[in-house]
Amino acid sequence: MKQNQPESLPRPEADWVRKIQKELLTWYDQNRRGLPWRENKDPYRIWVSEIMLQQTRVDTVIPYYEQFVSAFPTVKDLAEAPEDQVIKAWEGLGYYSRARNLHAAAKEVMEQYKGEIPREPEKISRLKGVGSYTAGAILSIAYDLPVPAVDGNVMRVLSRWFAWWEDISKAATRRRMEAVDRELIPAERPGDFNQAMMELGALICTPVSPSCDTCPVRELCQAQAEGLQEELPVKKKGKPPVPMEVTFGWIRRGDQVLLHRRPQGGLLGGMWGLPTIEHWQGSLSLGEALKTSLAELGLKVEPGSILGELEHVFSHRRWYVTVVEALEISGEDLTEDYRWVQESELDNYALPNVYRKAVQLATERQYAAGIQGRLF
DNA sequence: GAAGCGTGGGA
DNA sequence: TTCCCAAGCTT
Repeated sequence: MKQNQPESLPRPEADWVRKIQKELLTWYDQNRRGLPWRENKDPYRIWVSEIMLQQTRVDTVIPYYEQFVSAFPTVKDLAEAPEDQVIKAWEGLGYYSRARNLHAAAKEVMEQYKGEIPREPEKISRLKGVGSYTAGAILSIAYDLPVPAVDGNVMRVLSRWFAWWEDISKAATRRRMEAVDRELIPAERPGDFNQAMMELGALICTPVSPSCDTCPVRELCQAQAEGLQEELPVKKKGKPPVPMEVTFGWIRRGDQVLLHRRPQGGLLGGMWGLPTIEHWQGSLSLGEALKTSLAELGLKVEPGSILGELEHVFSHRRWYVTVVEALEISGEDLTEDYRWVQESELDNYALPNVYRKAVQLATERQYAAGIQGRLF
């Protein structure tokens, strides 16, 4: 069934383009979802929604969005907020560099652009966390500028409309699709047209079992005409997450617990969590690893019982976590990225979900009767 | 160009 | 259970 990739880009005819524009906008006017970021065209709100929606489902985003714009109603409020507060508002949403970049970009908008999100593609794209898609989305939706906003939905739709066999997981494919998409955008309603493309992808032209029966542009779709809608788009499969064994320390000093801030840049970079030791399966015993690791900090602990186990899957990593209880025996002043925290204060920290799960597990079981597994 | 970066939901 | 995601960006 596979076909050869066309060497050249699709060249839609003017008549075809007019039909697509008309049918798609008419359908959008009647079927658009009433989403909270569609209540007005405040560029700041559009911006926040687009960052949150990166690789994240609409249903997941909605409550975060409502709470975020309530806590930070304007770009000025966001820029002036402490970073801890911004990250806390992002807790559980994932891809936390998005929050850091958004915060930094808000500061830049205040300092460089007097609080107004720039209308120039070159300037808005320079903001941290704003790439090609997000720049196009903000400019077209908030400012009605005729620029492409090509996300996964749009690539899927275009791939089917033109029976395009290029791998949409490649960056080069997205750039080519932007070039074609640019020719489809109507001068009068660029923002609505871009949203209509995405809405079609979300509601009708879905990844599996697309609803071609009710598609407003099925007569204009080459994949539908050839029965190829289930074959397209072509997308290279990703690698499965690499399994890792990990130990979390639930280390107590009185009614305090030791937290650790993870190093910037990597997995959960800059986020607080329980002291964490990653090791390949079978490389070290849990207690030895924990004790050795903390000893390097000048902290002596006596490992106790295993409080429990949990599994957590990231995009590229699978953690098999063992939560180990330990009591501090003696310690000196720790570095800045370690902090003793009252158990009752843990809720004030922005903990990624994997650590939130571990804290819940530990607090439930630390007083449970019986030693499940003595380490020494 | 490819890899790294979270999470929860549905098939 | 396992897989594939869902309105991508950065390095």
